[in-house]
Formats: sequence, structure tokens, C-alpha cells
Amino acid sequence: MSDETAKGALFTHLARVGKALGHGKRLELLDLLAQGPRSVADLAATARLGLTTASAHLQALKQAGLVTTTRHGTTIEYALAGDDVAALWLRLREVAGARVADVGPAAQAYLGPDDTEEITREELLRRVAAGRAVVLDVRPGPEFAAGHIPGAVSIPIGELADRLEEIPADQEIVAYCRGALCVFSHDAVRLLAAHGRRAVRLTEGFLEWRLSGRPVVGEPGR
Amino acid sequence: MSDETAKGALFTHLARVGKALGHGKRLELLDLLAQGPRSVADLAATARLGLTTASAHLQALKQAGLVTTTRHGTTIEYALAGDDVAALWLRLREVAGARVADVGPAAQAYLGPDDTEEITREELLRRVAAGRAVVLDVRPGPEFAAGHIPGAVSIPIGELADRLEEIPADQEIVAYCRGALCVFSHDAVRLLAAHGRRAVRLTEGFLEWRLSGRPVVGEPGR
DNA sequence: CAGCTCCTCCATAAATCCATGGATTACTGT
DNA sequence: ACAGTAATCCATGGATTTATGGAGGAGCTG
Repeated sequence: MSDETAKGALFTHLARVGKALGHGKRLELLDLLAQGPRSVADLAATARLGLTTASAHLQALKQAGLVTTTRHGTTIEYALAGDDVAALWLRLREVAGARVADVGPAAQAYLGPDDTEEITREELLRRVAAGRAVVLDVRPGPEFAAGHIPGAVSIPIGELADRLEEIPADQEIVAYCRGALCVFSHDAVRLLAAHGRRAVRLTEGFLEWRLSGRPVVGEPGR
Repeated sequence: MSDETAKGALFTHLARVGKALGHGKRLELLDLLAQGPRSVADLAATARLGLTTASAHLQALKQAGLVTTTRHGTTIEYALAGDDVAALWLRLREVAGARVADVGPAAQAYLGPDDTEEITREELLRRVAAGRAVVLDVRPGPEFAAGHIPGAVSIPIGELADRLEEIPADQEIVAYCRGALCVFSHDAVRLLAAHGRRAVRLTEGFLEWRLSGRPVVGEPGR
């Protein structure tokens, strides 16, 4: 048939999304945006990118429809286009973790040795309901403000060493951060353990919590 | 290169999967492989690719862990690495359809006008149970053999015009093919309607049927 | 309007990807 | 061993992508 071009065009358009997912830095940006909207300069600094480079990558993501932009005065905020995009990113991570041999070792090299205990979301709820655990959010403040687990205490990982006394000493600590590939909760649990506190990690992190339909509080709008 | 941070290395490895999804022809190959294993020459011919080009694309998919190879004598069969890969491909299609503006029109241009009625999987089961519908698989024979909906009749789209009398005249026909982006069932319903038969399409196709956990018969192994 | 901030656009050079054709490897059958 | 089939490997030219500076546009503030 002569409609071979139509099929090619269709799949080429679909590949635009794949192409957008085809660069590590763009995945980092996507992972950050999954926590909430951010400005270009903020994203560039956090992902350690030049401003123009970050802008170009963000445009690529926007071109693929994965993110949207909103102007707030002079700054432009990028945000994930929807939870379907976050779900796609999670699924890609899952497949890569299961299928790409190098991902496991690379994750371990980044997150550190597998020496911290982790508990499920159900177990977290159970322990909190029993009054024997406090939930600790170690992400940066703005991300906590954009949305967090109900009842969680916010102490960004960088301030944790100086604010240990804010956490009740008779409680066990369940720390969490952005997601499965976020190093903060690993570092937090190690730091807490080094100070003699009983601490465990929540499996994965806030993104997976939210996408699994658990309750969330905060102001995702801005 | 040596100053690449551990985080950068991790995300670069993850991006290998994205990169593999970043070319229309590779997505076509993935979509074909979602129906069952195939040889390189077969895939090249079906996707209208040169043999070496097809081989290169398949190697890219293999490098990303999305497909596996098995040697059968002198031929090498490529197969999807697992259902998680199929689910990733479905999710990408979903996001692209919802977020990329050009996908809708391109799909319509390829699949034809939206003039054929479609029914859900539940409705198909209902009508078959009531004995008033026959399920028609219009994919190529080998794909039917690799797995199909229980009770379905196999008449490849190319042979349908010559084999109309094989379908009971007093039954309504529910046609299906590979998936949401497969043109066969659209063509089949139009052809059947032109011959005065009452025919509808199954929403999406066999891939989605299988991934949704519905029963399947066939020999997926080979 | 002038100055400032935030971001995009443009030009460029290096790197990577893509399609293609000829050579090579792996295996089968005689 | 030899011919034949299936697929990969390799080299090449052309297209695309990426990082990076400098210029430019949009919008706030005084």
C-alpha cells in the first residue's frame, strides 16, 4: 500500500517521546520535575547544567509533550505534563533496572552500600498508626512544601546533623526522599544510625508514594 | 569522562533504554516483537528495512536489554525480553497519544477514518458467551499461532476477501489484530461491512488483551 | 525609559547516530 | 571440504544531537 509513509510518520512521532527520554540529563530533569514545578535556573543548578544547556534539554522535553511551562512574572516554571509522564518514567526505570546489567552496580555506586533497612508503605502506615514511628522527609524544603506524606517532619538532609534533637528520641524514624534513585534517605539513615538512632528507609520515595494513590498534603500548584 | 559523577553514570545507563525507544523503526520492531519471536530477515522485510539496518536496530534494542536472542540453527530469533518491556511500550504509546499533538492526526491518517465501531474486551466476552458473535483474528498466521484469543478464527487480512464464506453468516463478527496501532482490524471491518456483514472491532488488540491478563492460547515459546 | 533578571535563540564545533554496501562469521546440508 | 543461508561486523558519508558562548526578547522595578 502507499500508506507506508503514514505508518512511518506515526511511529516517528511516537519516537519523539522516546528520544526525549534518551539522555541522562533529561531523565534527571524529569526526576526533579516529578517532585514539583521548578524554574530553569533552579533546574540547571540542581542538575549541574549550564543555563543554556538546561534550557535546550527542557525544550526537548516540552517538544515531546512531557512537560509544560507557566510564566510567573519573569521566571518560567517547568512542570510535568501529568502523572502519566511520571508513570512512564517509573516504568522506564523499572525496565532499565531489570534489563540493563550496568544499572544495578551504578545504582549501588551512587546510593551507597546496601546496609540500610527499608520498609514498605503499608508497614510505614502501620508503625505510624501504632504511634511508634515518626516520618522524616529529608528532601529540600520547597519539595516538601509542594507535597509530602501527611504528618511527616521536614528536615533537609543538609541540616539533619544539626537538627537531630528535633526528632523525639523515643521514636523510631522512617526516612524518605524523592524516589528509588534518590540518595538522601540512604544518607539520612546512615547518619541517624551513626548517632545511635533507630532509623529505616521507606521503600522508594515520595513519587512512588503519590503515584500509588496514597494520601498527600501540600500545594502542588506552586 | 573520568569526572563523570556516579549519579551521571547511573542516569546515562538509564538513558540507554530511552535512546533505544528514540527511533520510529525501532518502535516498529518492538511492536512486531510484542506479537511473538521473529527472525532478523523476517523483521527486516516486515518493517521494510535493509537487512543490515534492521540488524543494527535490533542490536541497539538488545544492548538496551529490551530484547533477547535465541539461535535456532542458522537463524537467530529476537524476542521481547519480557512483559515489562511490552508494558513500557504501551505506556509510551499512551503518553505520546495524550501529549504529542501530531500523534492523533497521524494515527487517523494511517488507520483510516473513524467509521468503525469498537467494543471493549468485556463486551466481546459477553457477546461470545451469548453465542451471538464470532471472534476473528486477522493477523498473519504465525502471529496467530504464537498466541491468540481463545476460540478465535484466523483469517489473515490479505486472505479475508476470498474466505468470507468461512464465517457463519448468522453471527456478528468481532475482529482484532496486533494492537491499537495496527491497521488490519480497521481494514477488516470496512471490508466485511462492504460485504454486508455486521462487524465491529475489538478495542486495541491482542497485545493489550494479553497484558490485561485475559486468557490466551498458543505456543509463545516458538 | 533604564537597568536588571530570567530565559530563549543563534552560531559553531565536537560527538554521535543512521543507512548502506562489501567483507566476515556461524551454521547447515551434501 | 564446499556451497549456501542467515546474520553480524566494518568503513563511509551524511544527518542529527550536544555543549557552550554571545546576542536578543520578555517582563519586573525604580
